Amino acid sequence: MDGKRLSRRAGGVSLVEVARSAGVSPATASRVLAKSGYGVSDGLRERVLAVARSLDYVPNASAQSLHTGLRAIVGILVHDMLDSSFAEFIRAAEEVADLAGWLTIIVNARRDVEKEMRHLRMFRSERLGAVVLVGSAQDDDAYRERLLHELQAHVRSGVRVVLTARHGLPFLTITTDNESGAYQLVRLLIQNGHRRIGVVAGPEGITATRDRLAGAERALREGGVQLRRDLIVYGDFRRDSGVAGLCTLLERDPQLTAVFAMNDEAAFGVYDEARSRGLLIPRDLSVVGYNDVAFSRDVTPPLTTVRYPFDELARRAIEACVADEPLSTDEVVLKAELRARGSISEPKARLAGSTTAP
Amino acid sequence: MDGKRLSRRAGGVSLVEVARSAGVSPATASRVLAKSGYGVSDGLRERVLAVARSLDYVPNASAQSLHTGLRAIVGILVHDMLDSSFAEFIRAAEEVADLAGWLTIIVNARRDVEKEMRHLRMFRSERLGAVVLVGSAQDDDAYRERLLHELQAHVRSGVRVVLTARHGLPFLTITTDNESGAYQLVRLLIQNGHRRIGVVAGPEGITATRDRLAGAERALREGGVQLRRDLIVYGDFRRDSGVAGLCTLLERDPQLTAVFAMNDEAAFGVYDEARSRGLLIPRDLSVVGYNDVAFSRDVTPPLTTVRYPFDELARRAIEACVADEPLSTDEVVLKAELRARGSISEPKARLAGSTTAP
DNA sequence: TTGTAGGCGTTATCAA
DNA sequence: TTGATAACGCCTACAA
Repeated sequence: MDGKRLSRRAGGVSLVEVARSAGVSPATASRVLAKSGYGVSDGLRERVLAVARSLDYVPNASAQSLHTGLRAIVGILVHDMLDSSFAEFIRAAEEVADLAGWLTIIVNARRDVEKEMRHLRMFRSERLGAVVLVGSAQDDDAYRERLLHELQAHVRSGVRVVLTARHGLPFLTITTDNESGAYQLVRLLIQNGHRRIGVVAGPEGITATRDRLAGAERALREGGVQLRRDLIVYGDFRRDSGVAGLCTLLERDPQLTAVFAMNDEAAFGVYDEARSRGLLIPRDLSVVGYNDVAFSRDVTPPLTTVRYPFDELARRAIEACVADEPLSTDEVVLKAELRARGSISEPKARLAGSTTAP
Repeated sequence: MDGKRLSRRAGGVSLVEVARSAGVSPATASRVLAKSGYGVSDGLRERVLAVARSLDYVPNASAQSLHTGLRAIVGILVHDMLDSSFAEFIRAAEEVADLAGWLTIIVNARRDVEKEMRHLRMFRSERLGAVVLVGSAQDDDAYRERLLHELQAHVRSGVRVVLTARHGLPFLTITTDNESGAYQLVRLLIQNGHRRIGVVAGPEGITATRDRLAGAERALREGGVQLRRDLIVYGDFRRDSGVAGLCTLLERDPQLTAVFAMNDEAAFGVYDEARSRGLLIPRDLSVVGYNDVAFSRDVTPPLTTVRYPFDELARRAIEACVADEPLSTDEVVLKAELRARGSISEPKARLAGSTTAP
């Protein structure tokens, strides 16, 4: 909230000036320029339009919105932009919004609760018509309470609120089945005979991490494998978490045969670290990721992962924002689809110390 | 421009209501709430603040901006969002803007000139304080003329305009040296002994494509190689252009030994198509890309490319937008840095027809 | 069909 | 220090 020296008395031609130039009243000019000219004679309409064009008149949206109340703008609050997949979300979101004549404002909370709250108040101040929260939810009651309070204020002012992560709050929530996605991946590993499976998890304390962990645990349990807490390494969804994660995991269990990375980028880090240790994927190490980013098909071997439908999520969320009907507070859960590729094979006993590059 | 049934008479508590509740005049309330309360007695200030808090008052930014003139919002007009690299730009842009207390509005023109113009007028209508054009410029005089006209209207209203591609227009332009980047890549190919080099170019008629082509041509000329027009295939910067591009190129010259793809994603397409033809990179085909996206290190072999500093571009552009000094109309050219990796080797004679998959 | 007048929420000016 | 009052640019009853 700054905007210090923004040239005062700037901005373009006003409606009054157009009206004056055209020799009509502001009301008439408004009628012509706002709606498609209801109740104005052809002659005057033409004259006003001509003048407006020649003066390059553009209506002042702020002034308009003083009447309208809420603006046709959806505020997108991203919990953390570091994952490249958010781009997919934004692109789709902007597209749907634009189709409906809405604008999109995007802000990044960088996992900072205070900043998140500040942004939400700013959205309220801007009288945005809708708010979408993107990305993982903090699994924390105090936080949930504050968020609930703030979002209720939005709803009271008529703002439409959509969540795309399980916050456990009474607003329309569109999400994907993280539990099932993780379950499918780990089950596949188990079906291939893996028993010593490490997990490069996301940040501790967010619902996505917790849900995927739950899915992994279910698959392990079904396979008669005990979940080993020491084989879970928490990270930040960045590529480097995968690098560091694999190091830690191999320290804790040199006989590890598979790694479940909770996002593709971390999986790429695992690939990298495996390569530099001379471990061949999938022969020496099976790896699965999560999200199915475009590039997961381009690594060698192509990464087995689960499709996280960012684009559909975005489409649905924005469609809900710009729709006419009132919002429900349902939870819509999109399916998590397995993308089986080449990064899994059956485990082989590995000689400790066989770290020569191929 | 729609926003049909946005709940009229919505939005929160107004300043007048706060004032009334606190038993002061709107003027006093404004003094307390707007600035940090200059010229108001402590007692009143406390009272107003308390009431504002309890009523959860949030100022109406539209009403404020009716006075301010321009808003502390930078409009980012992306020429085409398909390239994943725009995400890098947006992230950095949002970060710098946020630091300065500005918001960012992002729209996508999808290479549609009309849409671009509509968006720019919308920006003007929103009284945005700054506009940044991101992505390639159409190399077309009629277009340039329209854009010039529109952007001049912005400047006249005090809006700050920054371009991040060579439009050849008198506004601050921050760009990277496409000519030199392409030159370095192709020179490297030539130094490795390549003579039959295909180009998977970007869209015809944008300056980035033209400049990179010029750089490639210079390197070829220096190497005593004639540029063959039939070895240039125009694409759309998508992965598929690389797939289709390699097919076409090999049709036109089965003895091709190297490909210069004008962005990394297209290069990944080339990788894919090469793989399915049983061509091993770099043994059978050398490949270079452009941009240095994060994943270019993760493909096998790692891609030789040129760093396109999207983040620095964004930082510089937004810093210029939120700065205090008036803008120059300079052209700032960032260096293009070669990232030599493993996707180049010396050419080997290839048997025509050895297209069995491995 | 056209114009006048009032209001939207805020800030700035000018008196008190 | 405080409070009327007049903008800001637009829209919309209501009146002509």
